[in-house]
Amino acid sequence: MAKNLKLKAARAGHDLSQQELAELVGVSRQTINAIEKGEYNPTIKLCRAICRALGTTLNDLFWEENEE
Amino acid sequence: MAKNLKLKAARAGHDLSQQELAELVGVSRQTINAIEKGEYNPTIKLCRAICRALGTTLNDLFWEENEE
DNA sequence: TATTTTTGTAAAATATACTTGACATATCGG
DNA sequence: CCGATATGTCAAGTATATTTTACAAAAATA
Repeated sequence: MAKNLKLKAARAGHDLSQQELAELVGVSRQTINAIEKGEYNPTIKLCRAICRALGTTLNDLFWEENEE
Repeated sequence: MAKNLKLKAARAGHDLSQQELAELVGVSRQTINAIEKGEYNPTIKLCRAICRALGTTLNDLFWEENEE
């Protein structure tokens, strides 16, 4: 899986650490880290929570036009 | 969780049965059924596969403006 | 009506998302 | 340089997404 650099950028744009974002959305820091590193697929519920915390939508952070 | 009627409508708009959509995206029929019924949260990867099969994007089928 | 297709549902098993705790490294401000 | 904060990673455990098999009922179609 590919790294999620859009998420990393959006988080940085809000001046949030992985830890802080994790607390905002109610998951562990390791989970945020793994998602940014592309190590596993989050559930849609978690994706929505992340998007709300960062003021974005699903298409902004989790949509990829070209994928397998 | 709420039923996903947008998914149900998009699937109907492509004249696909739950079974056919399931085959297109590579999951079981019960998984599609459970998602439409709102019984569990799919992974983002599966959501993307469903969107591609139906010619939509994540925001079309899996974004909700107002949620808890 | 009879037949077929589609949908709903349930229980047991498997795969994997996510947690917890812990440690190492990097970075940045004092 | 030193302490604090941020990130990367690993291993073991828990929660839950997904599969498989199976059966019943609804809906479409002949």
